[in-house]
Amino acid sequence: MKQQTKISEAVVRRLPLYLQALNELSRGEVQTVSSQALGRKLDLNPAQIRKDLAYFGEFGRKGIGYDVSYLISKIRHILKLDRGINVALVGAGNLGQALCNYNRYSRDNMKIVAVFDDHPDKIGMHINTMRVQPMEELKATVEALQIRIGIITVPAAAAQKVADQLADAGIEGILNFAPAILKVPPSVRVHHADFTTELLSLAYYLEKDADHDDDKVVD
Amino acid sequence: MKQQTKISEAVVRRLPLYLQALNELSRGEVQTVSSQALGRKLDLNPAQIRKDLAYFGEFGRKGIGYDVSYLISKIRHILKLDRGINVALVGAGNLGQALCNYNRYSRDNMKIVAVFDDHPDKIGMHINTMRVQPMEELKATVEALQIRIGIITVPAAAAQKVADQLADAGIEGILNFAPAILKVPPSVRVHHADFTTELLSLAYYLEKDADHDDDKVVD
DNA sequence: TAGATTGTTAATCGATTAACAATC
DNA sequence: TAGATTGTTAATCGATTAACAATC
Repeated sequence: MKQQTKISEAVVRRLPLYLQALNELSRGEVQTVSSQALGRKLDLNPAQIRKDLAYFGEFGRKGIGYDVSYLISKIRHILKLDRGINVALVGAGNLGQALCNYNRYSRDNMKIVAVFDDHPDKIGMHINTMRVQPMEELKATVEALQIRIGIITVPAAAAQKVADQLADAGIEGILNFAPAILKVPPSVRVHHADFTTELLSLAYYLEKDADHDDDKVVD
Repeated sequence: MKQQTKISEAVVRRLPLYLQALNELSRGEVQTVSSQALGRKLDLNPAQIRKDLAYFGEFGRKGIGYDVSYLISKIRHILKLDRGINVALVGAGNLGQALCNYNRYSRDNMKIVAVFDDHPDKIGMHINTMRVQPMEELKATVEALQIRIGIITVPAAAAQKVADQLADAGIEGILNFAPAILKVPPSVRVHHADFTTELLSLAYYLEKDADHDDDKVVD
């Protein structure tokens, strides 16, 4: 067991990717996978995959590769997904509702168990089996349900206030969908999930001219 | 004008961030901003900001800083957002509908102008003013509306097929929300927007024990 | 003029990839 | 045994940060 060396964020962010690919292989009844095969699947360098995994232990067998189920269980453990993790979502708008319904995370032991909103129109509404609660109930609910992660899907202008409230309620991590940089105490980790960044940067790579027929102009 | 040197992805991905912060400053009637002030706002090193911008030209004034409106117009130009860019969305589920409604991009000259789905239940449905169209109409609509970017919000299992169809229709960029690695021709650029990665990696940084009272156990 | 801040070069830091002995 | 593949060290590559002359 190493764990001493501080693991870089880049490595940690690849772990869920590995998990994803491995889950797929597992569903396909694949027993064993090499770093090369996994790399092909994920468009990643095999040496990088081996190195990433080696930070956490010796999970493979020389000449053979990695046992799929075993590696899944190891990565789940590393990501602390071997216990269920409860999540609260703040902001019951379109995006928030979509995330609540979209429950792909539950397979990975993460579950949105409470939804909050400030707006009277939203409070009391039902999403799945959850009742949208007012922000005043945040702290008590976080404590009662042992919620550890918060998702922010409110407009940018409200995001900082919500982050403060989540931090105050004792949340340990925030996934922020609002296009805003949040200031939080060091005990709280923030991950950014604002896809407008990805969408706008995509535009950079478009061909120069809006008109496709750049190099074959006729008239 | 440089542009010769290939700009790294990391740089390009920061441009929308700059744009975001600058737009905010602009709304606050701020005329001028220094790399230091911008860095504080975005939690970025000022030298990095200056270097990033310098790849594209000399936009600042020594001793003064950057003119906010001027820099906005420059970055918008670099990102090719000075012309409108039409976007198609495929997958009219919860997430897809949310993205259609959430029209924050239109401010940045990007607009979802068509929605597609394969499922009979969805086809013909209305989201905003858009009618959900069957996939058979994809190619014709992409050409008619000069759509250049596609957003994928279908389940992972269907994502590759949709990517193939988008590529075939002549799309230049894809924003993929499905947890799947897409294989596309080199003419198409794919950006990944699967937030489950961000959510799961957040778990890694939680305190070891699910029980908060780690260091103050009583019973 | 003095203070501030850019654009840019050089120094540092970190991450990715190649290579290979160990071994299944 | 021969072939495959790991774990790990060394080499490479690239990105970030520091420093500073130029100049508003």
